[in-house]
Amino acid sequence: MSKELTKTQQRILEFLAESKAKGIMPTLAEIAKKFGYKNRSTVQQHLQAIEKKGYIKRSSKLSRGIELLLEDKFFIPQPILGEVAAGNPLTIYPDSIDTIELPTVARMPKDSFLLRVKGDSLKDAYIFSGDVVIVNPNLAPANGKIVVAILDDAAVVKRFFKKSNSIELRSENPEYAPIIIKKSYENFKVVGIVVGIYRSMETMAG
Amino acid sequence: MSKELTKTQQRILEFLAESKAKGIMPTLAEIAKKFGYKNRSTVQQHLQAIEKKGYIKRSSKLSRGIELLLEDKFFIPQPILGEVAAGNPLTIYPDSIDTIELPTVARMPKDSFLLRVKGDSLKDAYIFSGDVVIVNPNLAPANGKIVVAILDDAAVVKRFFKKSNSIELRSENPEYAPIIIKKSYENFKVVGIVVGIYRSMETMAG
DNA sequence: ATTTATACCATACAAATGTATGGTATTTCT
DNA sequence: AGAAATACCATACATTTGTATGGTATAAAT
Repeated sequence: MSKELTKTQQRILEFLAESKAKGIMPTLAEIAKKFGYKNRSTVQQHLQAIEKKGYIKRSSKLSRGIELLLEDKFFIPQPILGEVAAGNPLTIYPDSIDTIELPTVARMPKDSFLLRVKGDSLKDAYIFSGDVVIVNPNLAPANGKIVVAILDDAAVVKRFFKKSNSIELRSENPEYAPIIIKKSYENFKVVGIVVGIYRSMETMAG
Repeated sequence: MSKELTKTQQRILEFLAESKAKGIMPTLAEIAKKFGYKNRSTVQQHLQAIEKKGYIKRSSKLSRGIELLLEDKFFIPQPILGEVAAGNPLTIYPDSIDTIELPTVARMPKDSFLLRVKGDSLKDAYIFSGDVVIVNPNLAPANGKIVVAILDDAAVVKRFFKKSNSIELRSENPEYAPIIIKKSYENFKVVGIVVGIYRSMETMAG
């Protein structure tokens, strides 16, 4: 018996990984429904095969009790909603443009999303081109926080400063001039604040 | 009805957060067992109260279907196993020395652990003092990879290079001289390789 | 003083869940 | 050609699960 998964087994395993990303493992019935099986026995047999090959571990009689082993290979692809410029505005794409394999360590606060940063205007804040920022749309912007904002249908990531009659978005890098938005200006909206950054080393030189 | 949780409700909610960190939400029966209740109705009533106050959401009839709302307030503290020097060796402490509040459920790739980096010898590799590196002990070191190694009971994080008769650990920062370990030397061990870095913005200036 | 919220208990029930057994058809390996 | 693995199906069973109803006792609020 090899350790190679069949295509069906792979598809099921992928579904398990997706489910894990969502935070709840499926029951046999849910897996069956997903793949159109008419009963749970079929799923049971597939799971037994996958377990035999060492990819998952099941706890007897425990509902939703499938554990993923070899998790290194199962980093969960998370959609990146767009690219965001640290220097000059870039478009946020309506659909995801890419996925990143985010280790479960850096899973995101509820409703948060990922953006990949382009440009180096925040390099003095230790954020670099290629880094993925985790953006929480539920937090209010405070002075000095790094925020993602939409300005004229494009997006920027900058430090946020509220003035009496305007809002100022500054880069750390002095080459980029601060953006000043008057309070009356309507095509401006703070999308969320950057709560963390993640960088995978896999893609880096080495 | 206030939004304040009673002590019992708080304890249950904490248990839910812990369970989520472990990756599997409990059933009513499991909660009952944990708290010594003799039936599930008691748990059901507590959960209804907690839900009414807006802390969780339950999906009707879905097993293990409790969702945590307001997750920002339930960041799970993860132990940091030690500090690791990018410049000069620092001790890895046997117990965790600190915790980091990772966003939401902070499950790590299997067997991986976190280390907080001190020192700036890797700043040209964009790793800074205070960053948390995710270390995977199951991957083999390859040339150029950033690894965590134990050298004479202390730990360093450096770039790894294998030579014919020695191993070289280099910093990006030229101020720090490379460390050269002869193959015969015994007090040296590569602990794992750095697969990612995570940085929380919460603790930064702003 | 009376209502309300809290914190448990017992019992009951339909549906869901994991498991087991036995079957058919096709593909792959030897 | 025969054996083994794969990919499904049907049916059955004991437990588990979420839910519902009704009860007791105590503390807090009005």
